Amino acid sequence: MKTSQRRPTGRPRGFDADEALERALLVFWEQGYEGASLATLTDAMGISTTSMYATFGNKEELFRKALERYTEGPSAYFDRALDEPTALGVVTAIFAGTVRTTTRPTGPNGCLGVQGALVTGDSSRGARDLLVTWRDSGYSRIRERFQRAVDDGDLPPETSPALLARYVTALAYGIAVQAASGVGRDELQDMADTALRNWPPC
Amino acid sequence: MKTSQRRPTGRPRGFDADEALERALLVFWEQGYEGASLATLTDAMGISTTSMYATFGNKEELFRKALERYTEGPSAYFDRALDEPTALGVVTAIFAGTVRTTTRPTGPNGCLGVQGALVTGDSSRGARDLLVTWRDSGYSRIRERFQRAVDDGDLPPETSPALLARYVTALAYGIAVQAASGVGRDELQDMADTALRNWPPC
DNA sequence: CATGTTCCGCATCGATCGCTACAGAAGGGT
DNA sequence: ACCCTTCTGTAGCGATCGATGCGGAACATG
Repeated sequence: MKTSQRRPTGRPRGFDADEALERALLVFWEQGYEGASLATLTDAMGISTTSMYATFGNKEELFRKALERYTEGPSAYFDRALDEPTALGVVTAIFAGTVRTTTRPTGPNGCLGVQGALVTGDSSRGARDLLVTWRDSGYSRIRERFQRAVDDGDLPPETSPALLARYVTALAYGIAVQAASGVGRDELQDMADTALRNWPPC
Repeated sequence: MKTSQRRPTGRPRGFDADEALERALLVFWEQGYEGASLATLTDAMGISTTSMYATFGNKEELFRKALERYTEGPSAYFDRALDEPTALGVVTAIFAGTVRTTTRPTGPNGCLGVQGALVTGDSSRGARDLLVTWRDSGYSRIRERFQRAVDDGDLPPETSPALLARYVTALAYGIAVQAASGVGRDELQDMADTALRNWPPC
C-alpha cells in the first residue's frame, strides 16, 4: 500500500484554511457561538458557505477547531505557565497571560473559553458542553500542578490543591468577564498583583 | 383632573404578568438572551406572542424587565450586603449571596448579569450593553462602599477602593462562571472562605 | 491535450427567527 | 341591555437561521 500519499489530486483550494480559521476564531471570540451567524463567519473568512462546509464540516465543528486554535494560540500561555518552577510562578504567569490575552489592544476582549458559549439554547448545547469540558480541563491541570507543589514542599502540606485551584480559576474568569466588559489591561493587572501579594491565601 | 384613575376599562388580562415575567427570567437565566427564543419564552410564560408583546413590548424590553426582577429578587442580597457595618462583612455577604444565588438547587446555575449576554451578535447589542451597565453599577457601588470604609478607618488608609472592588468583583464573577459550569455550592463557598481568610489583600 | 478529481458560485432548501394584522372574545361602565 | 375598551388565538409577515444540490470552473496527472 503506497497509497494515501500527501498528494491530493484535483483542484487545490483557493484560500488559506489556517487564515480562514483564524478569522472565524476572532468572530466567535467577539460574538460568541450563538451570536456568530454563518453569514458573518463566512464573510469574515472570505469564503462561501460551500467552502466552509467542505473544509470544516459544520458550524459546531468550526467552533471546535477555532477553540483548538485558540488553545494553541492566544491561550498557549497556559501550558507554559504550568511549567513554572514554583506555584507562585505558575499563578503569576497565569494571571499575566490571562490579563494580556483578554485585553489585547487589537482584537476581541475577554476569553473565548468563557464567553464563547457560557449558556445557550438547546440547539447549541454542543458548543456549551465543549467549553464546560475546556474549562474543567484547565481547572484540573491547575489542581494537579498544585498537588505537585504540595508534594514538593513548595506549598504548605495542609493546602488543598482543589480549593486553591478553584480560587485561581475564579480570579482568571473574573478577569476575563471584566475584560469583556471593557475594563483596561493595567487595572486588571494591578488587581492581579494585589491578589498575588497574598499568596498562598491559606 | 380626576382622570387616570387606576381603573383600566376593558377586558382584564387573563394571566399573572408577574408570574409570566418570573418564568421568562428563568429562561433568560438558563439560556441567555440569544439562546432564549420567543417561542421558548412564551411557551414557558404560558401566553401567546401577542400577549407578550402587548404586555412587555418586545424581546429586549422583556429582558430588561426580567433583569430588573432579577436585581430585586435573586440578586437582592447585593443591596443588603452593602449595608453590612464593615468591609469584611460586606464582602462576606457578597460572596455568600453570590454562591447561594448561582447554585440554587432548583433553577438555573450562574448569574444572569454575567451569562445573560456576555457577548452577542450585532442584533443583540442592546442586551449586551444593558448587562455591561448592570455590572458596572455593581462594581461602582462596591468601590464607593470601600471608599467609605477607608474614610471611616475600617480599611487601611493606603487601600485603593477601586482595586479592591475589582478584586471582589472578579471573585464574584469567577464564582458565577464556575457555578454555570456545574461546580457545587459547598466547593465554591469553601473557596470564598479561603479568600476571606486573607482580608484585605493589601 | 485528455482525463479525473476537487473546488466553488449560485440558487435554494425547510425551519426558525422576532414580530404583527386581524377579528372575535371577554370584561367594565352607564 | 348597550357600547367601548382591552385582551387573546390564529395565521402569517419578511428576514434570517444553518445547511445543500448542482453544474461549471480550475488544477494535477498521464
